[in-house]
Amino acid sequence: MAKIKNKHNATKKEVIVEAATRLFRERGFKAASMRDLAEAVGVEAASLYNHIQSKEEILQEICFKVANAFNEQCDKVEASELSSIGKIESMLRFHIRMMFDHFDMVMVADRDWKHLSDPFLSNYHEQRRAYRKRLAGIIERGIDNGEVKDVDAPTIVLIMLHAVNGIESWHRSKEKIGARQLEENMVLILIDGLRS
Amino acid sequence: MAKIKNKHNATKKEVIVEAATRLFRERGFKAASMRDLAEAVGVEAASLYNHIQSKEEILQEICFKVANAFNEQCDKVEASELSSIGKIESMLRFHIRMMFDHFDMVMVADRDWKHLSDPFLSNYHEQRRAYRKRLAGIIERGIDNGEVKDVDAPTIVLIMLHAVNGIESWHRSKEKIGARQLEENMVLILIDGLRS
DNA sequence: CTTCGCCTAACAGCTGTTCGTTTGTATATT
DNA sequence: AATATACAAACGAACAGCTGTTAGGCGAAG
Repeated sequence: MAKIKNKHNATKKEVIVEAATRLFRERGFKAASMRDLAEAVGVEAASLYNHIQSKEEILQEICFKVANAFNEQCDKVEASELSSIGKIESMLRFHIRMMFDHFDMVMVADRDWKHLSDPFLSNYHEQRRAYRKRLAGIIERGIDNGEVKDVDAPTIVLIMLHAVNGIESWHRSKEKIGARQLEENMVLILIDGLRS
Repeated sequence: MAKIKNKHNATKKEVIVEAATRLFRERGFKAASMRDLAEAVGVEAASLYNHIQSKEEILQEICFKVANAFNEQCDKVEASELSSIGKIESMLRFHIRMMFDHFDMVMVADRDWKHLSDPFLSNYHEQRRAYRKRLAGIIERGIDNGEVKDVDAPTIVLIMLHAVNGIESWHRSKEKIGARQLEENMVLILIDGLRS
């Protein structure tokens, strides 16, 4: 009987979700099968169901873990004493670091959340909307006090959030510059273009 | 017998590809079934195969149509007499307009090209790589002649290409600014952050 | 009368998931 | 120390449903 290898005292469910996260990122949620996942974990497909309830439950776990991380960071930054530009830069850096440190998780949540089904789908959708509104709020306060160029705030949010996804391509390319350097470049371009 | 509706003298294959483009964008290539597509076209699934050879052929059509459009525009811009910044801005505007005018097509190509299979997969992959290298080349020439801030050129390409994808979110929320205005805002932020 | 395009029926293979059973291991009892 | 008990976790087989695709027939258009 093949047992799920359980390194660094993680729940077996956590091991499954971790493997699923990589698999979902590589092939997409819909294209990755439970039998693929089982093989990646070293077990038969049926055995997975001793630890999880459904394929979608895994996706839920991934999506809301990511959503919570961003919301919590937003709480901290909003409560901080930073300038408006400082707050924006801080959130930008957090997004970049999340892409570095939890690449698969963030990509799956961002690309495959639409495959959630309905209490969770609308919940996630709403959280997404609310999060972007919070970011836009920070920017608008920056515009009001003259720190930030007078540009449509929601547009800035869109640019920032999606620009960070470029790290995906960086993640694959071979001739990469360092992570730290990439972060500085991104901040330089995006934040400098914002200053008034 | 339900016939494929053939408005403005388009090939029936073109009608199918057009419907598929929208469907693939909404649900994702893998999740959209041939029976879904057939229903969208108003026909039975088997009948589609009188006009197309396979599901993947549709995806190929979409992906390479988009790739060609960008390559051709890049030809024009490279051959033009614009300044480096002018060339970059011109390409950026083209990307933005493509997102407005051929939203579904561009999104599908960008998100689902990985589901191509192998002569086409490597071909597309290589074209993508080459295209980004061309853009990076334009930017590097701008850095050399002092027009552009000295930042890693491939990073700028990543930011620009992905930032434009933000239009997806704009596309859904209808309570927003006009297309023209969005374009100007994007150009303002991205290009102004680039000038040295 | 031929050709085209649609239909129904069916295919083999894969999908997520459930079932009942067997195995392995940790603990309690002799 | 050996044995019995209990429970978690693995398994193979099977499910109903969906996947892309093919075959063959039938009606309409040229």
